[in-house]
Amino acid sequence: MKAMKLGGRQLAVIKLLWERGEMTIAELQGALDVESPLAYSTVATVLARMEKKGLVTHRDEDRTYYYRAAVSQERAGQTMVGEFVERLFGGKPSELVNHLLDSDQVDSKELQRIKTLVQQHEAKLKKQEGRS
Amino acid sequence: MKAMKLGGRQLAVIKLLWERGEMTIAELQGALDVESPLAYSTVATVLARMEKKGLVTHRDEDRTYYYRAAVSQERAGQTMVGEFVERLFGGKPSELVNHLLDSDQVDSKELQRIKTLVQQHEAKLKKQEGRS
DNA sequence: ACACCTGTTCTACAACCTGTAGTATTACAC
DNA sequence: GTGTAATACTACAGGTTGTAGAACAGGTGT
Repeated sequence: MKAMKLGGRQLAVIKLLWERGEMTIAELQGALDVESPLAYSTVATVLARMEKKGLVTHRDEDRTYYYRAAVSQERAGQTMVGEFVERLFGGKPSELVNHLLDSDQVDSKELQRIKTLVQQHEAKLKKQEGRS
Repeated sequence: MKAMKLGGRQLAVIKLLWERGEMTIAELQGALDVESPLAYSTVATVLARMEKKGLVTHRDEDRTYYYRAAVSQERAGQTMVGEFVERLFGGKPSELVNHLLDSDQVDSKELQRIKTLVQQHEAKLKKQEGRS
């Protein structure tokens, strides 16, 4: 998977698809920017571009396209985080975490979650070592 | 500080400045792309643009500009990580960490570092709570 | 057959960012 | 006042996004 670069609109689209599974262009149009609505063709263009990049797919049912995400939220997250770490921190995840913790976005609740995640991962790594 | 978006070249420049402190255009030119050298004016343009964005500054000594980073590596890292978390994970750092850990970039050594960082941060938060 | 929906496709365009560099200008040295 | 070194100005191509108008296709009702 190559450089996954998403603009705000595309991100909004794929988040909706992750959340709702499958949507028509019209449904997406309705869900995006309820305040200042987008043209139908605008949404269609965004989707076509995303499909060219392999981010979404569609199936054709009675001349109506149903789009869904072609990459899972998990995979996409991993890929983007991976690229980010590589690009900014020379591939050192701990550097990312270091800056993350200093970024004032981590309250004690989030910290607890992070701690748990780290412990789980530790356990997982241990098990893998044991198996190898 | 607004959206800090850096291309590869600009990132290379600021990394050099972080590393070496202060450099002239010619020095930067020498340090960048040793294989296929850039034109002097190319480097100058990159720096001018970065200066307009507030990423670097220069001082003029005898008609020669000495550039240096205007944002610390720490601040820049925090800002970019912060934007990234906001944009992708709705401001939930633990989601970032979750995907990070699953991205196969975290070996046990990195994991240890991360664990330490988390513990340190925990201690810091505790102290703050105590003070408030 | 024809007009009308509805949904999709094609094409276009502006805004922006990046990378790259040629050329002009300035200022000092001799 | 001519050369030299440095910067400033201008330009341009290539890429991504966001946005949408206009054309096109396939049914439906009359």
